[in-house]
Amino acid sequence: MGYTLEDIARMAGVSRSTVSRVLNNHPNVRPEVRERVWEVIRRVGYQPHAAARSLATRRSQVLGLVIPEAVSTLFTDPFFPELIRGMTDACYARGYLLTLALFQSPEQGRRLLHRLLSSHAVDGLIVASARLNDPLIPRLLEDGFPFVSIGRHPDPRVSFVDADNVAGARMAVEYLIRRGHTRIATITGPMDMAAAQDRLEGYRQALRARGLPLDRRYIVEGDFTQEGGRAAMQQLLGLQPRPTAVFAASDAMAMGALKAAREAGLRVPGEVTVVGFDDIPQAAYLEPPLTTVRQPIVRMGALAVQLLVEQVERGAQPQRVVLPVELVVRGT
Amino acid sequence: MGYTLEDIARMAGVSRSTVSRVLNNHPNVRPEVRERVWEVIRRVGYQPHAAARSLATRRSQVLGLVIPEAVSTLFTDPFFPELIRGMTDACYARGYLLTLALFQSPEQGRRLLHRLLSSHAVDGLIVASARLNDPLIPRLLEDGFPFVSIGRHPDPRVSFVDADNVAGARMAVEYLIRRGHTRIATITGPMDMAAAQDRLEGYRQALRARGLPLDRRYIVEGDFTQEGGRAAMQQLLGLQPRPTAVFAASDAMAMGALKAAREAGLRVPGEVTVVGFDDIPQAAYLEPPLTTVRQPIVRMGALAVQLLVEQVERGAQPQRVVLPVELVVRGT
DNA sequence: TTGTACGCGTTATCAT
DNA sequence: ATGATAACGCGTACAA
Repeated sequence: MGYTLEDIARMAGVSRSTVSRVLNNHPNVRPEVRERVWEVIRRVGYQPHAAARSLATRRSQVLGLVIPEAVSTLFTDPFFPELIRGMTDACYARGYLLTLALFQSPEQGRRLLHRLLSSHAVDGLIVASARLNDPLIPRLLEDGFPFVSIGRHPDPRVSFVDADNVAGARMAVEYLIRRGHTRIATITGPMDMAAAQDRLEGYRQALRARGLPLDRRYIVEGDFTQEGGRAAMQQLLGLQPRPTAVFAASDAMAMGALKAAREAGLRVPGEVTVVGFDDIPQAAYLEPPLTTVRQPIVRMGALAVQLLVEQVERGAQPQRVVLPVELVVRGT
Repeated sequence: MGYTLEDIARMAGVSRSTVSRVLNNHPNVRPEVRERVWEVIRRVGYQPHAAARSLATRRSQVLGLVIPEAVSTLFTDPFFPELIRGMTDACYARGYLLTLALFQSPEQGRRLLHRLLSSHAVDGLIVASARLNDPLIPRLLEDGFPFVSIGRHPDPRVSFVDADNVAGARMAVEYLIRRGHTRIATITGPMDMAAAQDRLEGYRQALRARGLPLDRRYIVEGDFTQEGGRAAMQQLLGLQPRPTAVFAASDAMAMGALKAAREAGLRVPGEVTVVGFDDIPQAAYLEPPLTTVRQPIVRMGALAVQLLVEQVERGAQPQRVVLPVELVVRGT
């Protein structure tokens, strides 16, 4: 059941150490010997025992993906599937594995994280916790444990990769302004999330840049869900004067807003226009197809892994990366 | 940096072995000693080094989730997020971790699996490969490597957990029959998937049971996607006589079918009725809300883990579990 | 009931 | 350039 270094050594007529050197690309091995060893390794399909190697190197070659459950139920779009795809590919390319750390309660989270960290099961973590005040971050910081956040975090010591939410929102709202709208409302996400804050900021910037007034009543907080978007839209439709366009900070909320508008008997996009954020698959299939903002999710995942590995292997300093987004203009 | 068994032993005034025995619930330890040791363990938050333990026990305490990429892009519904949630909880409760094995090409899959298995990185696999003829299954069988399939597989040696797709489809179609429909068509999934076959079988059973004729033209193959459902529906709408109801084997296809019906100027559910399968979140928000079939996804994930662990730890025989589904009656 | 000693498969240090 | 040999931290016969 499985060859060991010793087996390979014997078959190649060398010592264990030499095989190990070959495996780890150490310089001091005669080329012909190196080749002979590789030959055997390939022939028998030898793979080093992960645990043994891990015990000796004090590295598990495993990264962990932390997702507080509240987050994952929030997104009905393929955010996590795509993020994970970007991450796994990047992991495998660097010889790492990716393990999951999902939890629904903070308490379960504490226990799991403690176990993960102090059993040396992972070399680093990627934290996909949208809440800015998640206690997890300060804790990891204090432990000095390597991690990268998906989504920005104010503390300068944390590495993160984020989409340019501010610019994306600005683009969306500027698009509405170009189309002649002046009474533009927004439905935000929960304001303890960085993405929600930033998308609101982009909305503000766009209005300010074009010299449009900022009406506080036109800013309604949603929760990134369809139902939340619907409720927020109902509130907006009750205002005088009624906004002619709405920037919803997520496509799910945009869908809810569309529904509310239709329920109120309004033509879309005739009497009111809605744009979203995320570019979920259904966005293109709505009536009318939704104009929205697309983030490079796969790249974000891959980049997070890259930053984390640099941190783990070379003790790299914290890095903050913001990736550009793209306005997808459709029917609305 | 982390305590070792030796440290705990010294602090508790016993030997390494005793601490180990306490940790692993071995019987022969005096209660008072046991308590004293636990005391120390709790106080310092000791966790055994995963790699060291793994090396000694020849068990990694890690399970792998295998997802050929083609599958994960197929589902825009939260199938995988929910499945994963069920799995992780079940894993943690049993002291396991869950690691991901995603790949896009069969070649990448082969390499990854080889690495995973022969490095002893995982004790078992959960295979979420929908294709019946996936070469992965025979290979694992041949290697005698423990695994459980999500979705049934014909080989009697494979353990699986599946939703009762046949019954679900039958319920959906019987519902249409009860509503008075006699010309009922179906849009199937790709026929190399068990779920697609089974849902078609359920459709057939329902018609047969009610003595309705089986018109081959009323069976059109889709691909589980919205676009595929739309194309299939267009084909169905060209038939004479036109079906008055359609059972789509997935909600995504049902959405496409609804779209095609509307594009053809048909009233839904007036002139044509559509029911789906999966109960994706949008199903409830469609106009009209979609009648569909719901599977216990979280339970399936948890059960898969349970079966796998029994197989890994106690060499349990292959088990085949089919979970009941539920008809969700809505507007259509 | 408790402790000693060896083995798990690898890396790394030190001779040669 | 190569080969012994000592860790790495834990489980477990075996001895006491």
